[in-house]
Amino acid sequence: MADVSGLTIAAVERDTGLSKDTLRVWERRYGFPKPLRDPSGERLYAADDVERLRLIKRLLDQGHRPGKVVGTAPAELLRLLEAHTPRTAAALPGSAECAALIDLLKLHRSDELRAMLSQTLLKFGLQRFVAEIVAPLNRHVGEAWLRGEIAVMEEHLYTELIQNTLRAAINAHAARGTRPRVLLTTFPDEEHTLGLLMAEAMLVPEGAHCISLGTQTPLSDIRMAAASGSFDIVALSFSSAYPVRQAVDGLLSLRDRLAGEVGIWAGGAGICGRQRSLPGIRVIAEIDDTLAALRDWHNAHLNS
Amino acid sequence: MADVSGLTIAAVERDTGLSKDTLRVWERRYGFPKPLRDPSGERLYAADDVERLRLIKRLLDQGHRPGKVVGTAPAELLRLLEAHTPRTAAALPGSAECAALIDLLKLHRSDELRAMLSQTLLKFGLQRFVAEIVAPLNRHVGEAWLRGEIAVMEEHLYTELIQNTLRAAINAHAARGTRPRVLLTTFPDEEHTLGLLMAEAMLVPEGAHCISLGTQTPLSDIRMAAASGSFDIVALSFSSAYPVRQAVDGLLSLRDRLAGEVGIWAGGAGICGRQRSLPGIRVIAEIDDTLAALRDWHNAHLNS
DNA sequence: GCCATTAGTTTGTCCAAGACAAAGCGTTGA
DNA sequence: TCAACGCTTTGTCTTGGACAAACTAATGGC
Repeated sequence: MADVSGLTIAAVERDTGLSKDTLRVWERRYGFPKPLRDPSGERLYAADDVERLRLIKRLLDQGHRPGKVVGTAPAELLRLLEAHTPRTAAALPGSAECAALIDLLKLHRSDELRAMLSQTLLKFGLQRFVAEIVAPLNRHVGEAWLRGEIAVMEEHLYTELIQNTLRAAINAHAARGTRPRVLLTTFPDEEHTLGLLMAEAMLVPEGAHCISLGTQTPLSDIRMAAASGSFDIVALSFSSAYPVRQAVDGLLSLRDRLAGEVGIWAGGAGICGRQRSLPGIRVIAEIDDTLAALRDWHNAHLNS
Repeated sequence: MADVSGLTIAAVERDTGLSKDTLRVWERRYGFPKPLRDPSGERLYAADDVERLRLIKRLLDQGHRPGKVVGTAPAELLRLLEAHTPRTAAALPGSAECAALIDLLKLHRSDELRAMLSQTLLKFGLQRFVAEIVAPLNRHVGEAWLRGEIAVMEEHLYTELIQNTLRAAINAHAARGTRPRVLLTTFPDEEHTLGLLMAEAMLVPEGAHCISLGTQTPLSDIRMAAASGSFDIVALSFSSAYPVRQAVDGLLSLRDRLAGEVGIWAGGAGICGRQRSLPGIRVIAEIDDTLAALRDWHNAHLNS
């Protein structure tokens, strides 16, 4: 069955994180992507092209320059990706569990998957579960998805089951009145919720008092919430799909409008390595760093 | 303190949720907002205008039309917001708990709110908790939000806490190999997850074997998932914000492409009352009807 | 009286090409 | 080693026109 209809430019923006303006200017400058047009002249992107755009996005995030990679054939792109990721499939503590979980996911054995997640959580404890199981799993699933080894259904199922597991664990805690008070959320257009839940799962066992607003809170509401709730820290999460520029702008603007004694933490693949351009903001490069950041906060507030 | 610098159009988009295109076309058509320009001709929006835009956005969400409210003075806008009529508060079972929960929400007592949700869940049982507490609460929160009585933060917090509670309850069940096998998800552009969780929470205690893909699964992937997983039922949820036309089209298209023995259930405010135009699809008008639908399915499959 | 069509209006998104600022890169000089 | 400079790349903003999708209002059965 030939899929006659392609994706609109808005859909591609949503799926790749590349702005409409960027997509149009790339077409003009580099000749790619060159979408078909519908009867009224609007762009229709082929699924293959979107796939390739995702590869390109990946390379840009790794530091490649658009002029070099937009317009390069997919095979070469893959080679570049491989070249840059001498990822150690090393024997990390939970890599056996990881592999087993991925296998279950690909077989759609959702019952066993859920059971094994719960079991692994009990075995490792919440924090190590997040750092040593969920974080690597996220990476694996994300990469497998880029390589087309994982279907949409599997990716959705994965997110859903992890979410159930983490939320159940978080909900079981009942910290009260402890410090610091942490407000967790994401900016608008950032709908990935897993990073947020992972952060919360790292913080809650330490006695931090977390209040999560879920995803997509407008900037002004974040400001209002932070001010009204006497929070010590506002924590934001950014996935790799989130436009870096937008993230940095938003964070600086938030830093500007928020009282100085309120800390701002920013984490996730979409913001990692940007500490330089974010004065007054604590960038959390890896999920483990959450604990380091928390320790720093405690050290800085021993007297109070 | 004269604020020389205004907000860029990108910042306003982030803060208000109105797209750059929309902001420019409003300026052209209605003469508002009329931002200053920086030396290179780029728009700089005044803080007051952004505030007014946020008011306008609220009114649009209530159903007002742009032509009527963009260009109207702030005082008049506030009057319109006030004028929005409050609904009746009927005395249903569990309404005492509802009121108490709403009060806690407005006070931002998130700890107590979570505790009371867990407690109420235990008292009522999962199914009655969903039907008699969560469903009315949803309605109340939704209406209060339209009236401006509830801040964005409170609405987000509410969704987040309910989600934690429901997912913890769902995750605690461990049904295996039972029937029917139900696939739950929503169409793309439908990001409301609560309806889906409520349905799952109604079904799981009955021994139904639920697999949820979360929100926003493309139609073709729903079809593939349904076919590959030997499901008995595909359940879709539609919030009131979802365009009816799109829902009906999508459902009929899905019905067309799916094997006849696979049932399709459609529920939520966005689709209720449309049974007539949806042959071959079970429309679930109220959350309680989920159980009736399940009973019907069992009756029709006694022999197998 | 109640739906279903149809026609008319409103409204958001898309397009084009040009312009330019911000960021990256490379060179020079202290 | 690092600061300052110019050159190149790259993403965002601009304008005005166009049009499809959504909404409203009017019309025509049953």
